[in-house]
Amino acid sequence: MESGGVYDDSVVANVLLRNEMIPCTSDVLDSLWVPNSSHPFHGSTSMMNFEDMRAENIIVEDGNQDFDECFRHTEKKRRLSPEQVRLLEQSFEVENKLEPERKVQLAKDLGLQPRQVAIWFQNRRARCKNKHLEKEFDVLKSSYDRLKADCDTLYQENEKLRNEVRLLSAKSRKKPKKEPYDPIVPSNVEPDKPIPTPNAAVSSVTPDSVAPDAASSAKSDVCDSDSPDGNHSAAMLEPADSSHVFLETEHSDFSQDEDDSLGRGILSSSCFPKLETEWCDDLQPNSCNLGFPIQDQGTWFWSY
DNA sequence: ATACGGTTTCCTTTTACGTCA
DNA sequence: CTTGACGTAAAAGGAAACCGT
Repeated sequence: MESGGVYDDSVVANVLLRNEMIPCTSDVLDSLWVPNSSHPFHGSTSMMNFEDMRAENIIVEDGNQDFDECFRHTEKKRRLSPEQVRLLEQSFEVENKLEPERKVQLAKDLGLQPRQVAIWFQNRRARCKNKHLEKEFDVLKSSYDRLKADCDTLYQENEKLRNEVRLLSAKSRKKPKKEPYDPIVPSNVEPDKPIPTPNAAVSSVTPDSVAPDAASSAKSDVCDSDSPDGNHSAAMLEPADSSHVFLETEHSDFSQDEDDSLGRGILSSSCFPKLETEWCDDLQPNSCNLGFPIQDQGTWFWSY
């Protein structure tokens, strides 16, 4: 510490702290901070430095005055100088939290009060958080848009398949003649065994109720859908591709609830990985969970 | 061990100032 | 010159953590 300053901080602090009327809290110490006259940031843009106060005859000699009150009543908000901001930014890059020693050191280096440094860090953290939230929002929105497009595609595929099944059902009712087994069954499937499928409803369907080419085309259509992520699409469609279609012969129509539950299942199970909670971490490109239930997200309104 | 008060730090929201178009 | 929008420093108020008693 240099001792050449007119208002050497240690001297002032010693003088004032000896007065028992002033509690020795960090706020008080903050308010007692006197920038060393030798530091490089005594420009007119620095806020509330003691030179200003001296010029306005604010400093009192008896130490009974509450300096904080003085500041509050006389302060003029001034912008920090670019150099001060630059150094604060540098320090913030290193560590966005401020330990007391660092705060005092920074304040001394910048010719500010420690309280100003603390406030600057608080505001800087808030700005950083806002920026991060904006970024997160953009990622979530693009993810939502992508998912919505996928979902729309799926619904269209679904509708198409339902129409196909309707047509084939009508055809099969016209021609009730049974065939021994379907010659178009895949070669790796033994003819006398049902087609392996995770869904029991599918295996229970008789070959004559649904034309196999319809089923295979359905599968291939779905897999060929123009989703940006092929695996993602296949995984999403696995529960939907066959059972709903084949059950169509028994259930005359899909209800909107079924579609909704399908959509929710798809969305919740495979499309909403847990979001990173550390807001200063880099965003994951596919992070898209705000911690809200998926059904609530479906009602969100994107205002632009 | 624990309840309590004081202090400090942080966060969020609000206020007020400075700048610029 | 005035005005409104915007960025930002600072204040206010509350919550949480820590410490000494």
